[in-house]
Amino acid sequence: MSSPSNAAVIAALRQLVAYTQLEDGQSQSFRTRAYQKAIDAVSVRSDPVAELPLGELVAIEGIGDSTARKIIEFAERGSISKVERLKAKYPASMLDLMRIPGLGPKTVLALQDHLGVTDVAGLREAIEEEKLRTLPGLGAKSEKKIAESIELLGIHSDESRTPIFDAMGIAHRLIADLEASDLVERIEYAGSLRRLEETIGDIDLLVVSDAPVEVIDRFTGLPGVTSVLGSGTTKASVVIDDQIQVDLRVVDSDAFGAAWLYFTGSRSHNIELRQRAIGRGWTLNEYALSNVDTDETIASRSEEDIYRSLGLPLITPEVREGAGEVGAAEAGRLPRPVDIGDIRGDLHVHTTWSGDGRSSMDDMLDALTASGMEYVALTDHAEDLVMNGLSRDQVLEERAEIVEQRASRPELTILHGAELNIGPEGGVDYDPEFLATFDFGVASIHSHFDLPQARQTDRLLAAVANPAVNVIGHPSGRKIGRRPGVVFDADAVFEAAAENGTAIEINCHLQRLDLAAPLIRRAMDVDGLLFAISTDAHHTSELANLRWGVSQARKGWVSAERVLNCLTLAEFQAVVGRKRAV
DNA sequence: GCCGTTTTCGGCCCGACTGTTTTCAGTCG
Repeated sequence: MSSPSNAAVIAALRQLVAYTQLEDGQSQSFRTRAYQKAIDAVSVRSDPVAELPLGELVAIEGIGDSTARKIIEFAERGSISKVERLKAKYPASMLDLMRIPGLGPKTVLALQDHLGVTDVAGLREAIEEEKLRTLPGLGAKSEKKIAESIELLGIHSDESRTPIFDAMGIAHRLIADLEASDLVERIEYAGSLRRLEETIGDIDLLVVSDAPVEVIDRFTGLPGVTSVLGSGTTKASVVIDDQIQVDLRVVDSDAFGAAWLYFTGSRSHNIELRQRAIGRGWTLNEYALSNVDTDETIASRSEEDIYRSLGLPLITPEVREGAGEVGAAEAGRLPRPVDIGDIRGDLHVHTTWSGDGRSSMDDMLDALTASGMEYVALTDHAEDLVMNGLSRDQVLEERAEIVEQRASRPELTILHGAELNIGPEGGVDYDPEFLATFDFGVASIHSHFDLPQARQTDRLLAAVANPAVNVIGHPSGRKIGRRPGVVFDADAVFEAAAENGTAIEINCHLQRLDLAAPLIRRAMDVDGLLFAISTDAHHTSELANLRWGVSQARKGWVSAERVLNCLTLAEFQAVVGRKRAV
């Protein structure tokens, strides 16, 4: 029997957390926080922790003897005995009750103890009969509020996290609407969106304004607001499009750095920073880093000031996961994150030569030049992609257009590439002689997503070794929230890619962000492996997606030295040439 | 439950909001 995936281990630990919250009667007991920390630790690992022996599990920061044994128990028996015991004590439906906003473990336990209510149906009944207000600490107002919260249950369920592509679109729409008002001095998003998590629970917006009440008014009245959860003089929460909660806070410009740091999180990263502050006799909250005794502010204006005061370099938001980044930063082991200004070329760009391309070659090249690119690989689809790919004749016609474009664009080096299709056995389009006439090749999986792992690995290994292939495009083929990626032996593919001089793409599209960040970190451990941060743009407007790919690379702790398209033109051409000469 | 330039025992992040409990408990982020 194969061992459970990290996702399965995390799901089991989440159950452990939920039941332990009930058992302990508090959501933040030291025990549940310890389990939660273990979840955080597992979630940033790409190797299956269920295969590790006790000694190696305990060596992971945040996992101690007790949790390690529970993971092993889960790997061996498929369940955790503590969870089984608690399941017998508390019906699973009580966990549903805890998801209702406003209902925590204390209240859910009181429902069971005093009213015998253990599920949502029973709770509705108790509200109808006005029994909730008889519980200690609850009154008529709480009863009404809980009744309203039940209707929001869908929005707060675990399954309701929104893919980042959709959430980012909503956030930018709201930001544009608020900026149009002239009330807003500055507006930024924070939270998991800023950390570039793949799915978003709610959107956090931070505003600097002299007129907070007017900003809140405008916010709660924006188009798309389907429900106002609460609103005061400095903060408000709404639901947008019946889909996602958005929290907005108005803060002082003097405290903006502290607020942005605080609301960006992650929770565990913040806790590490606060512990660090305490060690220096200071305290850190959303207003400032300040001296506990004198109340004097040490830093608050910018995140950089606060990190510096804590003896740390600015830690880029994408890595603030509480996954060892604070320690690494202190030890100088956190690589200088790749910056959008480091990118010199785009190595995966489509034009209208592709059936699904929407901008002409001329427009694409104009836009690339305007954005300061020094080189580009035009990679229209190849013939095996029947609907959108180019026949050999079309390839030659496109090449003629490229030759013309080169003559009028000395500032931009244009490579004629192709996005090849990796077949089920690892073969690609055209034939070796014709392939050799291209300057560059990206090879991607566009079909056969459901082959078993060994065959996926084999087809990727074949593509990696192909001399016409310089980059493996969107390696897993996933679409976040829509389609899982193919499963392959990542170590084998990364090792082979490093040996063959084949780069691994970090696809910039927010629906892809492929490789996933944990796999990027794993690939960073393979010496000599290079990444390509590429937009895969099908329209000039998508060239701006570059920032998301850079952000994703940062999340994987990538520095510019490891990025093929951060190399100077001469270095880049040397790497590409070496591969194609094989 | 985890962890150690405070500690193998005794600590463990911080504040706002809400409702109801006249001084605080529960929930949330």
